[in-house]
Amino acid sequence: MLSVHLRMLRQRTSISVDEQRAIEALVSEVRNVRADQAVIRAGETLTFSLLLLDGWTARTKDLASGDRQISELHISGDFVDLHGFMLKHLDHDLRAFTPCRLAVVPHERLERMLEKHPRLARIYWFLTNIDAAIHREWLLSLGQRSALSHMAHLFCEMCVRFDQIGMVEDGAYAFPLTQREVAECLGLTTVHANRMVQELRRRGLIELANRRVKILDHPRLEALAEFDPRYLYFDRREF
Amino acid sequence: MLSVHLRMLRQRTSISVDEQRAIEALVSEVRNVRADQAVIRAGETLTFSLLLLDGWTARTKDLASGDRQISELHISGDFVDLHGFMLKHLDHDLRAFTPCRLAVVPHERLERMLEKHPRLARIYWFLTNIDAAIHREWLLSLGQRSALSHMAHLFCEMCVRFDQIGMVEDGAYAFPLTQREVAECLGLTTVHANRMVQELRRRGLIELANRRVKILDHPRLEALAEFDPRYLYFDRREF
DNA sequence: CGTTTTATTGAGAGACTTCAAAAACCGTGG
DNA sequence: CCACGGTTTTTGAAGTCTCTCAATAAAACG
Repeated sequence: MLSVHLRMLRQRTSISVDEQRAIEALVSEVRNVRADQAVIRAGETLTFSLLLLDGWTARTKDLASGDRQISELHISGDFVDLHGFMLKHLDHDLRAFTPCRLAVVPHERLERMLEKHPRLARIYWFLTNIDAAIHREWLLSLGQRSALSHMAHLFCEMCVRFDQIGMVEDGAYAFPLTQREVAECLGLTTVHANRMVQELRRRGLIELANRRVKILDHPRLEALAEFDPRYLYFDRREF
Repeated sequence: MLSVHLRMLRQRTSISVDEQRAIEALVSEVRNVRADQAVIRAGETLTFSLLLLDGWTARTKDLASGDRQISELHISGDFVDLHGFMLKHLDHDLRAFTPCRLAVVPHERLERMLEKHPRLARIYWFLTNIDAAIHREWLLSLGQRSALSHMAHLFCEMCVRFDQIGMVEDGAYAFPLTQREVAECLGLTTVHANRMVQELRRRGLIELANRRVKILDHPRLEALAEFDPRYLYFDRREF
């Protein structure tokens, strides 16, 4: 059940059988949610964290006008609201963009597990730092990259992240977001996001159809995006 | 020496004398840096973390063009690169905007301290989550707020944060950033940032001069910014 | 197949940028 | 105390990226 999550961890460091058992014992139940639903709402008191087994979720924040900003996208294997473990309520909503399977991890179990496995505590702390690093890269994108470069960057990021869990085939991966949702990631209007998609197509950089992207020219796309994956900290290491 | 940091922590939760001693024992030395210097560069291997005793620093990321984005501002008492403790190198630069005094905390000491004081471990993990929460609010600002509202938001955020450490007098606090640096926070050009400053002045919302801001009309400034301080998680609680 | 959602197109408007230069401010040295 | 060079703030005008509004086409869904 946690195979993708474990694979993700094992890309970064070694996980012993003992540790693996401890992680597997965290899950109290599995919850299914439909697409376009709020999984967790800002402010809600949290007594458990969620680990995404399957599907796409995102962190979203809204303005009074209804304008929405997506601050991070999550894919299978991501421990989506580890933040809630420390914060006890979130400053943002967690929304499902596709039908999702989520593992429920009671904070109590997480606490006991971290006491027994301080090394895992560090790894999970580390993972929350990765979220912050992703946020910073998105800040750079929103503040300084052009719309086109920013969109290119998004496709690059998701590509490496999917690649990490072995879900890129021939440069292509599942991409179920609508252009409206892409626009909400990039701080653009739907109309302009659409024009940027077309421009990336016109330049022969990507194909986007049937809820799938294919990157046709990695080097040029990455150059356009000024993409440097080091902010994802994929280098293997000890904890 | 760590009085501001301890005051910050004690706003959020109780810190025992024992814990206070453990925190104070972290510091191996104090380092002084001049204004406009890089304190830590992206990629540098880190064996210590820095705690800002006095001054202003910021996290910055640059594009090849030289365009710079500031992703977070730090004030006295902030544990500025706790992230580096887990990440071992940063994805961004840490720059001093004023002359700064920084406490050096070797990772070794931090590790031993966290083993002995698991409660402090949680508090510091929590603090890195706060950084992420601030990043998310800035993402919302960059993506969805107008330049004017965004700038108003920045002044609101710094006001509450300074207030937490008792450094707001009569609605006014130290604000040593140049308009260029403000522009780098907001993803704007200096020219436009200047026009927004003037607009805030014209509306009677702020005074900005001599490296100090004074907020003249909190309610209207916060309304303009749609400022809701909950993302800073200032509510007191147990760990 | 009709209904709803998503993608696409066009035209005009506006927020923010660019370039360029002037004015004000600041620290230093005479 | 004033002169001076450098930085920061301010102003103007023209340009552009992105938005708004509005409508059509295409795809998804029951």
